[in-house]
Amino acid sequence: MEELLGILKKNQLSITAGRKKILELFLKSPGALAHADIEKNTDAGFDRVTVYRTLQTFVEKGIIHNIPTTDNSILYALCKDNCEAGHHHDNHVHFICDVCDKTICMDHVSIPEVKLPKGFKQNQIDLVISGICDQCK
Amino acid sequence: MEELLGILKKNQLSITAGRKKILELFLKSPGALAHADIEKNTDAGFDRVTVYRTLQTFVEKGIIHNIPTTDNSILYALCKDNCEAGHHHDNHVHFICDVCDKTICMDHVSIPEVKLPKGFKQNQIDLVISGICDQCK
DNA sequence: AAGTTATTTGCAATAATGTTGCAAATATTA
DNA sequence: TAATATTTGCAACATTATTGCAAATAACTT
Repeated sequence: MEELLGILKKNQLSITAGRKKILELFLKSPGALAHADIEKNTDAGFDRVTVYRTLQTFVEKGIIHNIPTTDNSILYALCKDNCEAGHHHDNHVHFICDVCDKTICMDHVSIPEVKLPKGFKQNQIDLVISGICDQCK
Repeated sequence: MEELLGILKKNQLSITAGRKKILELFLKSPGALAHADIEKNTDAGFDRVTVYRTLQTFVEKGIIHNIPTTDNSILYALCKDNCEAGHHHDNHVHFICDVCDKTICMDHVSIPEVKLPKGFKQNQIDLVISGICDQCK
């Protein structure tokens, strides 16, 4: 709770019930969350629009980042690597389980360096592995 | 054209105008295509539903695979690495340009091996780098 | 080549997801 | 506590995706 408020304050965000609730969800969630998860879990009653806007704000501030997926959903996860607004550099691997469909941030598996051809400038890098997780095997 | 029919036949798919057109699009496209691109370029007149279903079929057969994105779109690209139905293993890097928004398959930049924790089994791996491409810099 | 069967397509309806403007409510500032 | 700035919820709308079913088309058989 302490941490929660700290994050919001550090990013100059007004402290509102919605932001607290959603951020709390991220803090206590082991993996990544889809928009749908968030709506479900905050069913206490926030408007869909509020969820959209809150997520957007969090991404802009660098509190969360989104993880690429191959279906047409967006996954969000807390930035644990000192991201700054507008400059994410979250360099751990994400694992999506084909069975339970959970997304796990593998904080300890980092992404190897990749050499790009001349002329290409790297901003963000995402490594997503899908397969079967240790729970489902 | 030869190649096109070969691909369809090899996968035991009926040869239809829609499938030919869409597959042709992939064959002559340098990078990945979003659903929207496909609808736009086949404006000759296919139903949206047909496009959805065709893409789904192609993915199932291992003709194309989808590339993860951080916005909520799905990108599709030809499988160039001998994918089989139900088992994609496309191991090159994808680059998404933040400026022109194009996705480029970096066929010559392969994804390094990644060691997963015990109990995790890898199926598909996707490495997506975003930044500025050589055209836009 | 024509008829039969199996597959695919398009339409229509429906669902799910994302966006915008604006007034009311809430948070911050002074 | 009042004034100001920000955020929320509602409503309407836009976009994107899914499903059932009849008509159209492709593949198969003889």
